[in-house]
Amino acid sequence: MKDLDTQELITIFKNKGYKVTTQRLAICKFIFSRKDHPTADTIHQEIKKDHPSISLGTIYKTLHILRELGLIQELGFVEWSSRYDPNTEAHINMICINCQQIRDFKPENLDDIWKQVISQLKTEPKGQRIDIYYECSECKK
Amino acid sequence: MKDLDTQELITIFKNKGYKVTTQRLAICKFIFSRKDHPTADTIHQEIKKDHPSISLGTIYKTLHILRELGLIQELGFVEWSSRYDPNTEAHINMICINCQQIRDFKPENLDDIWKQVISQLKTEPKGQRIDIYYECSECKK
DNA sequence: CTCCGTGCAAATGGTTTGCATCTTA
DNA sequence: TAAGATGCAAACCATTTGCACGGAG
Repeated sequence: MKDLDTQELITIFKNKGYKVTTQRLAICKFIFSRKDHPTADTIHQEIKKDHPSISLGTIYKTLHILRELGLIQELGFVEWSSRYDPNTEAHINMICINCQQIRDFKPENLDDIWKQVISQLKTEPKGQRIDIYYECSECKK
Repeated sequence: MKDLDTQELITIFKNKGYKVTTQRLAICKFIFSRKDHPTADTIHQEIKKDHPSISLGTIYKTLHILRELGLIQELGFVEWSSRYDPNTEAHINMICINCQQIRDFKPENLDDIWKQVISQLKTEPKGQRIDIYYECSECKK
C-alpha cells in the first residue's frame, strides 16, 4: 500500500482535518494496491463489491482529496477518461494505444537522468508526467 | 510553419484523399506557427478573426485529421481542456500549474537520453509525452 | 455533377455540484 | 451536537455527432 499503512493514512487525514470514513479507507486501500492506474469508474465498480451503496461522486471527491494531499497523480487523456496513479515519483507510464493498459516502467538510471534534467531549470518543479505510447504484446498479436 | 510549407501540406492532404479547404489551411497555418499548444477554443477565436463563420466543430474535425496524419499531438488534461502541440518530437512541456501556460523545453542531451531510454524497450514506441509542472515566474510574483 | 466539408444545433458522457440525510469526532 | 461526508440526481461543459447546404475536384 504505497509505503503507507492504514494508521499513517488515518494520521494524514486527521492532520488535514479530513474525517476518516470507511469509504475513504476502502478507496485508498484499493488504489494504493493497484499498479495499473485505474479510472474512477473502475474504482467505483470494484469498491461496490464490498460497499454496494457507494456512489461515483464519493469516488471523485476522495480522489480529489488524495490529489490535494499529493498521494496520487491524475493523468488526463483526450480520448479516454482520466486515470489515477498512486506513484508520484518520476517514472514512465507505458501506455498501450489500443487497449489503454498502463504499466509503469522505471529504467535504473531514470532518477539520475531526471535529476540532471531538473538541474537545468530555474525553478523547482511541482511534479512530472512521462508517457510512452506503444502497442502492447497482447494487442499486437 | 513546422518545416511544412503550404504546398507540402496540400500534397499531404490530397495524397490521403482529404480536400484542401481554406478553413483547413488556416487552421494549419495557425497551429503550426504557435509554440504554446493552444486549446481548440483559442484556435477557434483566432481563426474567426479572418474567417468569421468558421465553427468549433470544424476546428475539432481538422485537429483530428492532423492527429491522424501525425502532424500534431493532443495533450489531454484532467482539469483543463486539451491542448494541441505541433511538435511531435521528444521534448519537455513546461506547464504552469497556475496559468496553464505551456512552453517547450529541450535540453541539448534530451535526444541522446531519450534514445537510451527507448533502447531498453522491447517494442518501437508510437509517441511520447513529457510534462514538467511548475509555477512560472509571472505567477510566482 | 458528385462527394466531401462546413456550420449549426442537438446529443453525449465524464466529471462536478447541490442538497437532504447520515457519520465522525 | 456540530461539522463534515455520503448518495442521489441534476447540472456542466468540452467534445462529438447528424444533417442540410455549399464548395472542391
